[in-house]
Amino acid sequence: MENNFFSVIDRDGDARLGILKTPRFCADTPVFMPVGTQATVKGMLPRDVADIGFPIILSNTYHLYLRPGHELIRKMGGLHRFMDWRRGILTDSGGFQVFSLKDLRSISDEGVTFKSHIDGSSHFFSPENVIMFQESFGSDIMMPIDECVPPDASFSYVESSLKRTHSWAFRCLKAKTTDQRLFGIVQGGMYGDLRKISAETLREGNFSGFSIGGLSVGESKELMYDVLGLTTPHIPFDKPRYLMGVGAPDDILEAVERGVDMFDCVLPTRTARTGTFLTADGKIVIKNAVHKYSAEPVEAGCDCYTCANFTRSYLRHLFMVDEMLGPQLATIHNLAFMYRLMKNIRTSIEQKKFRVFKAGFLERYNNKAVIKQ
RNA sequence: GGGUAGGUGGCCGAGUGGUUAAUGGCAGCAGACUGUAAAUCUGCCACGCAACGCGUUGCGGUGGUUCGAAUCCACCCCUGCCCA
Repeated sequence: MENNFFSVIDRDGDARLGILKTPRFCADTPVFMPVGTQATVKGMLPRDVADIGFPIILSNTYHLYLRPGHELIRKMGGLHRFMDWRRGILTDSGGFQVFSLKDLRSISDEGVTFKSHIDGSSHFFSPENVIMFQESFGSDIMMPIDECVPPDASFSYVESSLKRTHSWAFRCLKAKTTDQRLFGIVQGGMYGDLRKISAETLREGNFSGFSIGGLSVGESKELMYDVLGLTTPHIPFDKPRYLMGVGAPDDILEAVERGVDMFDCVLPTRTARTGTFLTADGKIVIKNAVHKYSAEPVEAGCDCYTCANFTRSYLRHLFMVDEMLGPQLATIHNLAFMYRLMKNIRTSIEQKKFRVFKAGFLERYNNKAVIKQ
Protein backbone atom coordinates (compact mmCIF):
# COMPACT_ATOMS: atom_id res chain seq x y z
CA MET A 1 0.00 0.00 0.00
CA GLU A 2 2.98 2.30 0.23
CA ASN A 3 3.55 2.76 -3.49
CA ASN A 4 1.37 5.70 -4.33
CA PHE A 5 1.12 7.54 -1.07
CA PHE A 6 3.96 9.96 -1.58
CA SER A 7 6.45 10.76 -4.24
CA VAL A 8 9.05 13.45 -4.64
CA ILE A 9 8.76 14.78 -8.16
CA ASP A 10 11.25 17.61 -8.15
CA ARG A 11 13.92 19.23 -6.04
CA ASP A 12 15.71 22.51 -5.62
CA GLY A 13 18.53 22.08 -3.14
CA ASP A 14 16.99 20.22 -0.24
CA ALA A 15 13.58 21.73 -0.95
CA ARG A 16 11.23 19.16 -2.42
CA LEU A 17 8.19 19.20 -4.62
CA GLY A 18 5.98 16.20 -4.07
CA ILE A 19 2.58 14.63 -4.28
CA LEU A 20 0.74 13.15 -1.34
CA LYS A 21 -2.14 10.95 -2.37
CA THR A 22 -4.81 8.86 -0.69
CA PRO A 23 -8.18 7.69 -1.99
CA ARG A 24 -9.71 10.83 -0.51
CA PHE A 25 -7.34 13.58 -1.50
CA CYS A 26 -4.33 14.54 -3.49
CA ALA A 27 -2.03 17.21 -2.14
CA ASP A 28 0.86 18.91 -3.81
CA THR A 29 3.66 19.40 -1.33
CA PRO A 30 4.98 21.39 0.40
CA VAL A 31 1.48 21.67 1.82
CA PHE A 32 -0.06 23.69 4.62
CA MET A 33 -2.89 22.11 6.58
CA PRO A 34 -5.33 24.41 8.40
CA VAL A 35 -6.15 23.32 11.93
CA GLY A 36 -9.67 22.26 12.85
CA THR A 37 -9.14 20.98 16.36
CA GLN A 38 -12.77 20.45 17.29
CA ALA A 39 -13.94 19.17 13.93
CA THR A 40 -14.18 22.66 12.55
CA VAL A 41 -11.71 25.17 11.25
CA LYS A 42 -12.91 27.88 13.59
CA GLY A 43 -15.11 30.41 11.88
CA MET A 44 -14.97 28.74 8.48
CA LEU A 45 -17.48 26.81 6.44
CA PRO A 46 -15.90 23.60 5.11
CA ARG A 47 -16.93 24.88 1.69
CA ASP A 48 -14.82 28.01 2.17
CA VAL A 49 -11.77 26.00 3.23
CA ALA A 50 -12.17 23.83 0.14
CA ASP A 51 -12.76 26.82 -2.13
CA ILE A 52 -9.46 28.34 -1.09
CA GLY A 53 -7.94 25.08 -2.24
CA PHE A 54 -6.81 23.14 0.81
CA PRO A 55 -6.70 19.38 0.21
CA ILE A 56 -6.27 18.39 3.84
CA ILE A 57 -6.89 19.76 7.32
CA LEU A 58 -5.92 18.76 10.82
CA SER A 59 -8.09 17.67 13.70
CA ASN A 60 -7.39 16.49 17.21
CA THR A 61 -7.91 13.20 18.99
CA TYR A 62 -7.75 14.52 22.54
CA HIS A 63 -10.39 17.15 21.97
CA LEU A 64 -12.71 14.96 19.90
CA TYR A 65 -12.34 12.07 22.33
CA LEU A 66 -13.58 14.32 25.15
CA ARG A 67 -16.30 15.91 23.05
CA PRO A 68 -18.27 14.49 21.35
CA GLY A 69 -16.45 11.16 21.85
CA HIS A 70 -14.99 8.73 19.34
CA GLU A 71 -17.98 6.38 19.61
CA LEU A 72 -20.38 9.12 18.61
CA ILE A 73 -18.26 10.12 15.64
CA ARG A 74 -18.01 6.51 14.53
CA LYS A 75 -21.77 6.11 14.78
CA MET A 76 -22.28 9.31 12.81
CA GLY A 77 -20.33 7.85 9.94
CA GLY A 78 -16.85 9.07 10.74
CA LEU A 79 -15.28 12.47 11.03
CA HIS A 80 -15.44 13.42 7.36
CA ARG A 81 -19.16 12.92 7.23
CA PHE A 82 -19.75 14.35 10.69
CA MET A 83 -18.16 17.68 9.80
CA ASP A 84 -18.88 17.53 6.07
CA TRP A 85 -15.27 17.74 5.00
CA ARG A 86 -14.70 15.28 2.19
CA ARG A 87 -11.00 15.84 1.58
CA GLY A 88 -8.12 14.77 3.75
CA ILE A 89 -7.97 14.81 7.52
CA LEU A 90 -4.87 14.29 9.59
CA THR A 91 -5.53 13.77 13.26
CA ASP A 92 -3.07 14.58 15.95
CA SER A 93 -3.03 12.05 18.74
CA GLY A 94 -3.10 14.21 21.82
CA GLY A 95 0.68 14.29 21.98
CA PHE A 96 0.64 18.05 21.90
CA GLN A 97 -1.76 18.09 24.83
CA VAL A 98 0.83 16.06 26.75
CA PHE A 99 2.85 19.24 26.40
CA SER A 100 0.25 22.01 26.56
CA LEU A 101 -1.80 20.47 29.39
CA LYS A 102 1.25 19.41 31.38
CA ASP A 103 -0.35 20.33 34.68
CA LEU A 104 -3.30 18.06 33.95
CA ARG A 105 -1.55 14.83 33.03
CA SER A 106 0.94 12.25 34.19
CA ILE A 107 3.07 9.99 32.02
CA SER A 108 4.01 6.36 32.50
CA ASP A 109 5.51 3.83 30.10
CA GLU A 110 2.02 2.48 29.60
CA GLY A 111 0.54 5.81 28.46
CA VAL A 112 -0.73 9.19 29.59
CA THR A 113 -3.37 9.91 32.20
CA PHE A 114 -5.19 13.17 31.57
CA LYS A 115 -7.49 15.12 33.77
CA SER A 116 -10.06 16.58 31.44
CA HIS A 117 -9.66 20.34 31.13
CA ILE A 118 -13.43 20.50 30.88
CA ASP A 119 -14.70 18.64 33.93
CA GLY A 120 -11.61 17.27 35.67
CA SER A 121 -12.49 13.65 34.97
CA SER A 122 -9.64 11.19 34.42
CA HIS A 123 -8.83 9.62 31.07
CA PHE A 124 -6.11 7.28 29.94
CA PHE A 125 -4.45 7.51 26.53
CA SER A 126 -2.37 4.57 25.40
CA PRO A 127 -0.76 3.91 22.03
CA GLU A 128 -3.42 1.30 21.43
CA ASN A 129 -6.51 3.28 22.28
CA VAL A 130 -5.26 6.41 20.55
CA ILE A 131 -5.11 4.36 17.34
CA MET A 132 -8.54 2.96 18.07
CA PHE A 133 -9.93 6.49 18.52
CA GLN A 134 -8.42 7.65 15.25
CA GLU A 135 -9.73 4.59 13.47
CA SER A 136 -13.16 5.53 14.78
CA PHE A 137 -12.71 8.98 13.30
CA GLY A 138 -11.56 7.51 10.02
CA SER A 139 -8.84 10.11 9.59
CA ASP A 140 -6.63 9.66 6.55
CA ILE A 141 -3.40 10.17 8.43
CA MET A 142 -2.99 9.26 12.08
CA MET A 143 -0.39 10.26 14.62
CA PRO A 144 0.99 8.06 17.35
CA ILE A 145 0.83 9.30 20.91
CA ASP A 146 4.13 10.94 21.77
CA GLU A 147 5.68 13.11 24.39
CA CYS A 148 6.42 16.60 23.21
CA VAL A 149 9.05 17.85 25.64
CA PRO A 150 9.65 21.48 26.59
CA PRO A 151 12.67 23.22 25.03
CA ASP A 152 14.63 23.35 28.27
CA ALA A 153 14.33 19.62 29.03
CA SER A 154 17.65 18.04 30.01
CA PHE A 155 19.50 15.58 27.81
CA SER A 156 18.90 12.71 30.18
CA TYR A 157 15.20 13.43 30.45
CA VAL A 158 14.78 13.71 26.70
CA GLU A 159 16.79 10.54 26.22
CA SER A 160 14.49 8.50 28.42
CA SER A 161 11.37 10.23 27.11
CA LEU A 162 12.50 9.40 23.60
CA LYS A 163 12.71 5.68 24.34
CA ARG A 164 9.16 5.76 25.58
CA THR A 165 7.95 7.77 22.59
CA HIS A 166 9.60 5.27 20.25
CA SER A 167 8.09 2.30 21.99
CA TRP A 168 4.71 4.01 21.82
CA ALA A 169 5.16 4.60 18.09
CA PHE A 170 5.86 0.92 17.43
CA ARG A 171 2.95 -0.10 19.63
CA CYS A 172 0.74 2.18 17.54
CA LEU A 173 1.99 0.52 14.39
CA LYS A 174 1.11 -2.87 15.86
CA ALA A 175 -2.32 -1.70 17.03
CA LYS A 176 -3.35 -0.43 13.64
CA THR A 177 -6.11 -2.44 11.96
CA THR A 178 -7.07 -0.33 8.93
CA ASP A 179 -5.26 1.08 5.92
CA GLN A 180 -5.27 4.57 7.38
CA ARG A 181 -1.79 6.01 7.26
CA LEU A 182 0.32 6.25 10.38
CA PHE A 183 3.35 8.47 10.77
CA GLY A 184 6.20 8.16 13.23
CA ILE A 185 7.04 11.25 15.26
CA VAL A 186 10.67 12.23 15.57
CA GLN A 187 11.42 13.85 18.91
CA GLY A 188 14.69 14.51 20.74
CA GLY A 189 14.24 17.97 22.18
CA MET A 190 16.92 20.45 21.19
CA TYR A 191 19.63 17.76 20.97
CA GLY A 192 20.85 16.94 17.49
CA ASP A 193 22.27 13.60 18.59
CA LEU A 194 18.91 12.51 19.94
CA ARG A 195 17.09 13.77 16.87
CA LYS A 196 19.33 11.57 14.76
CA ILE A 197 18.78 8.57 16.98
CA SER A 198 15.04 9.20 16.87
CA ALA A 199 14.87 9.35 13.10
CA GLU A 200 17.09 6.29 12.71
CA THR A 201 15.04 4.31 15.17
CA LEU A 202 11.74 5.18 13.60
CA ARG A 203 12.83 4.52 10.04
CA GLU A 204 13.02 0.85 11.02
CA GLY A 205 9.25 0.85 11.32
CA ASN A 206 6.73 0.71 8.51
CA PHE A 207 5.54 4.28 8.91
CA SER A 208 3.96 6.11 6.00
CA GLY A 209 5.72 9.32 6.86
CA PHE A 210 7.63 11.10 9.56
CA SER A 211 6.52 13.93 11.72
CA ILE A 212 8.96 16.22 13.41
CA GLY A 213 7.58 17.14 16.79
CA GLY A 214 8.77 19.19 19.71
CA LEU A 215 9.79 22.23 17.74
CA SER A 216 8.40 25.73 17.96
CA VAL A 217 7.62 25.15 21.60
CA GLY A 218 9.31 28.27 22.94
CA GLU A 219 12.89 27.97 21.68
CA SER A 220 14.45 30.65 19.48
CA LYS A 221 13.89 30.49 15.77
CA GLU A 222 17.61 30.03 15.15
CA LEU A 223 17.72 27.02 17.45
CA MET A 224 14.64 25.58 15.83
CA TYR A 225 16.21 25.87 12.37
CA ASP A 226 19.43 24.32 13.63
CA VAL A 227 17.67 21.37 15.21
CA LEU A 228 15.53 20.94 12.13
CA GLY A 229 18.62 20.93 9.96
CA LEU A 230 20.04 18.15 12.13
CA THR A 231 16.84 16.13 11.79
CA THR A 232 15.62 16.03 8.21
CA PRO A 233 18.79 14.46 6.75
CA HIS A 234 18.10 11.34 8.80
CA ILE A 235 14.54 10.89 7.59
CA PRO A 236 14.09 8.60 4.56
CA PHE A 237 14.09 10.65 1.39
CA ASP A 238 11.05 9.00 -0.10
CA LYS A 239 8.75 9.54 2.87
CA PRO A 240 6.82 12.73 3.63
CA ARG A 241 8.22 14.92 6.37
CA TYR A 242 5.74 16.78 8.47
CA LEU A 243 6.88 19.58 10.76
CA MET A 244 4.19 19.65 13.41
CA GLY A 245 2.75 22.96 14.54
CA VAL A 246 4.77 25.20 12.25
CA GLY A 247 4.25 27.81 11.37
CA ALA A 248 4.83 31.35 10.65
CA PRO A 249 5.62 32.18 7.01
CA ASP A 250 9.35 32.65 7.70
CA ASP A 251 9.50 29.36 9.60
CA ILE A 252 7.85 27.52 6.74
CA LEU A 253 10.37 28.88 4.26
CA GLU A 254 13.28 27.87 6.46
CA ALA A 255 11.78 24.42 6.91
CA VAL A 256 11.07 23.88 3.23
CA GLU A 257 14.68 24.78 2.59
CA ARG A 258 15.61 21.97 4.96
CA GLY A 259 13.41 19.47 3.17
CA VAL A 260 10.07 19.58 4.98
CA ASP A 261 6.92 18.69 3.05
CA MET A 262 3.97 19.21 5.37
CA PHE A 263 2.93 21.87 7.85
CA ASP A 264 0.09 22.75 10.13
CA CYS A 265 -0.31 25.71 12.41
CA VAL A 266 -3.00 27.53 14.33
CA LEU A 267 -1.25 30.83 13.76
CA PRO A 268 -3.15 32.03 10.68
CA THR A 269 -6.53 31.09 12.10
CA ARG A 270 -5.91 32.13 15.69
CA THR A 271 -4.33 35.46 14.87
CA ALA A 272 -7.14 36.10 12.41
CA ARG A 273 -9.63 35.85 15.22
CA THR A 274 -7.76 38.49 17.15
CA GLY A 275 -7.57 40.87 14.23
CA THR A 276 -4.14 40.18 12.76
CA PHE A 277 -3.92 39.80 9.00
CA LEU A 278 -0.96 38.18 7.27
CA THR A 279 0.21 39.97 4.16
CA ALA A 280 3.22 39.95 1.87
CA ASP A 281 4.28 43.15 3.65
CA GLY A 282 4.06 41.63 7.11
CA LYS A 283 1.34 41.49 9.69
CA ILE A 284 -1.44 44.03 9.86
CA VAL A 285 -3.25 44.62 13.11
CA ILE A 286 -6.53 45.77 11.71
CA LYS A 287 -7.71 47.55 14.87
CA ASN A 288 -4.86 50.03 14.65
CA ALA A 289 -6.15 53.56 14.19
CA VAL A 290 -4.26 54.06 10.93
CA HIS A 291 -6.77 51.85 9.16
CA LYS A 292 -9.80 53.81 10.27
CA TYR A 293 -10.29 55.61 6.96
CA SER A 294 -8.49 53.16 4.71
CA ALA A 295 -10.44 52.27 1.61
CA GLU A 296 -7.71 49.80 0.62
CA PRO A 297 -8.12 46.05 0.79
CA VAL A 298 -6.01 44.30 3.41
CA GLU A 299 -3.65 43.03 0.75
CA ALA A 300 -3.56 44.46 -2.72
CA GLY A 301 -3.64 41.74 -5.31
CA CYS A 302 -5.05 39.10 -2.98
CA ASP A 303 -7.86 37.23 -4.65
CA CYS A 304 -9.58 36.06 -1.49
CA TYR A 305 -13.23 36.88 -0.83
CA THR A 306 -12.26 39.29 1.94
CA CYS A 307 -9.80 41.32 -0.08
CA ALA A 308 -11.99 41.27 -3.14
CA ASN A 309 -14.92 42.84 -1.34
CA PHE A 310 -14.01 44.72 1.82
CA THR A 311 -11.93 47.70 2.86
CA ARG A 312 -9.58 47.87 5.82
CA SER A 313 -11.92 50.48 7.22
CA TYR A 314 -14.85 48.06 7.22
CA LEU A 315 -12.83 45.16 8.59
CA ARG A 316 -11.53 47.40 11.36
CA HIS A 317 -15.10 48.40 12.12
CA LEU A 318 -16.17 44.76 12.43
CA PHE A 319 -13.41 44.11 14.95
CA MET A 320 -14.05 47.32 16.88
CA VAL A 321 -17.69 46.40 17.39
CA ASP A 322 -16.87 42.75 17.98
CA GLU A 323 -18.95 41.37 15.16
CA MET A 324 -18.28 37.74 14.34
CA LEU A 325 -17.97 38.45 10.65
CA GLY A 326 -14.63 40.11 11.41
CA PRO A 327 -12.89 36.91 12.57
CA GLN A 328 -14.55 35.01 9.75
CA LEU A 329 -13.33 37.34 7.03
CA ALA A 330 -9.89 37.53 8.62
CA THR A 331 -9.63 33.74 8.71
CA ILE A 332 -10.59 33.53 5.07
CA HIS A 333 -7.83 35.95 4.19
CA ASN A 334 -5.13 34.40 6.35
CA LEU A 335 -5.83 30.94 5.04
CA ALA A 336 -5.84 32.24 1.47
CA PHE A 337 -2.53 33.92 2.24
CA MET A 338 -1.06 30.64 3.49
CA TYR A 339 -2.40 28.74 0.53
CA ARG A 340 -0.86 31.26 -1.84
CA LEU A 341 2.44 31.16 0.02
CA MET A 342 2.64 27.38 -0.38
CA LYS A 343 1.65 27.57 -4.00
CA ASN A 344 4.36 30.13 -4.67
CA ILE A 345 6.86 27.98 -2.82
CA ARG A 346 5.98 25.01 -5.02
CA THR A 347 6.25 27.05 -8.18
CA SER A 348 9.63 28.38 -7.13
CA ILE A 349 10.94 24.88 -6.45
CA GLU A 350 9.69 23.76 -9.82
CA GLN A 351 11.51 26.67 -11.43
CA LYS A 352 14.62 26.02 -9.33
CA LYS A 353 14.28 29.46 -7.85
CA PHE A 354 13.34 28.61 -4.30
CA ARG A 355 16.18 30.50 -2.65
CA VAL A 356 15.52 33.60 -4.69
CA PHE A 357 11.85 33.40 -3.86
CA LYS A 358 12.57 32.91 -0.19
CA ALA A 359 14.95 35.84 0.00
CA GLY A 360 12.53 38.10 -1.84
CA PHE A 361 9.59 37.06 0.28
CA LEU A 362 11.42 37.52 3.55
CA GLU A 363 12.79 40.89 2.63
CA ARG A 364 9.36 42.21 1.86
CA TYR A 365 7.66 40.41 4.74
CA ASN A 366 10.10 41.63 7.35
CA ASN A 367 10.42 45.19 6.11
CA LYS A 368 6.98 46.41 6.74
CA ALA A 369 6.04 48.84 4.06
CA VAL A 370 4.66 52.14 5.24
CA ILE A 371 1.03 51.45 5.84
CA LYS A 372 -1.08 53.20 3.30
CA GLN A 373 -3.96 55.24 4.56
C1' G B 1 -41.68 77.70 46.42
C1' G B 2 -41.40 72.93 49.69
C1' G B 3 -39.40 67.94 50.19
C1' U B 4 -35.89 64.38 48.75
C1' A B 5 -31.72 61.92 46.25
C1' G B 6 -27.36 63.19 44.13
C1' G B 7 -22.92 65.80 41.68
C1' U B 8 -15.74 61.32 41.25
C1' G B 9 -10.87 61.27 35.74
C1' G B 10 -14.20 60.41 27.80
C1' C B 11 -18.70 57.34 29.84
C1' C B 12 -20.74 54.13 33.76
C1' G B 13 -19.46 53.47 38.66
C1' A B 14 -16.47 52.17 43.72
C1' G B 15 -14.49 54.78 47.67
C1' U B 16 -17.28 58.22 53.13
C1' G B 17 -10.66 61.36 57.45
C1' G B 18 -4.50 58.79 56.25
C1' U B 19 -0.86 52.28 52.23
C1' U B 20 -5.53 57.53 46.81
C1' A B 21 -3.20 60.09 40.74
C1' A B 22 -7.80 57.77 43.19
C1' U B 23 -10.97 49.86 42.87
C1' G B 24 -13.89 48.01 38.72
C1' G B 25 -16.14 47.97 33.96
C1' C B 26 -16.68 50.27 29.12
C1' A B 27 -14.59 53.16 25.34
C1' G B 28 -9.67 54.40 23.41
C1' C B 29 -4.20 53.30 22.22
C1' A B 30 -0.61 49.52 21.44
C1' G B 31 1.44 44.48 21.81
C1' A B 32 1.34 39.06 21.88
C1' C B 33 -0.49 34.64 19.57
C1' U B 34 3.50 28.42 16.01
C1' G B 35 0.73 19.53 16.38
C1' U B 36 -5.83 25.54 19.59
C1' A B 37 -8.09 24.84 27.67
C1' A B 38 -7.68 31.23 22.92
C1' A B 39 -13.82 35.29 19.07
C1' U B 40 -8.10 34.90 24.11
C1' C B 41 -4.29 37.25 26.91
C1' U B 42 -0.95 41.49 28.22
C1' G B 43 0.54 46.61 28.73
C1' C B 44 -0.80 51.90 28.54
C1' C B 45 -4.73 55.20 29.46
C1' A B 46 -5.05 63.57 34.28
C1' C B 47 -1.16 67.04 32.45
C1' G B 48 4.17 68.24 31.72
C1' C B 49 9.17 66.57 31.41
C1' A B 50 16.18 65.97 30.20
C1' A B 51 10.29 60.26 31.60
C1' C B 52 11.07 52.69 34.38
C1' G B 53 11.86 58.66 37.87
C1' C B 54 10.45 63.85 38.96
C1' G B 55 7.04 67.97 38.97
C1' U B 56 2.04 70.13 38.57
C1' U B 57 -3.13 69.99 38.95
C1' G B 58 -7.06 66.76 40.95
C1' C B 59 -13.13 63.91 43.04
C1' G B 60 -19.34 70.64 41.08
C1' G B 61 -17.54 75.89 43.26
C1' U B 62 -15.63 78.90 47.32
C1' G B 63 -14.20 79.07 52.13
C1' G B 64 -13.35 76.30 56.73
C1' U B 65 -12.09 72.16 60.45
C1' U B 66 -7.64 68.88 60.79
C1' C B 67 -0.82 67.10 61.28
C1' G B 68 -3.72 65.14 57.03
C1' A B 69 -10.09 65.61 53.12
C1' A B 70 -12.87 63.00 47.28
C1' U B 71 -14.34 61.70 52.29
C1' C B 72 -16.29 66.30 58.01
C1' C B 73 -18.66 71.66 58.31
C1' A B 74 -20.80 76.34 55.98
C1' C B 75 -22.58 78.87 51.93
C1' C B 76 -23.27 78.82 46.70
C1' C B 77 -24.12 76.45 41.74
C1' C B 78 -26.19 72.36 39.00
C1' U B 79 -29.16 67.67 38.07
C1' G B 80 -33.10 63.75 38.90
C1' C B 81 -37.67 62.52 41.34
C1' C B 82 -42.10 63.86 44.40
C1' C B 83 -45.51 67.76 46.20
C1' A B 84 -47.42 72.65 45.27
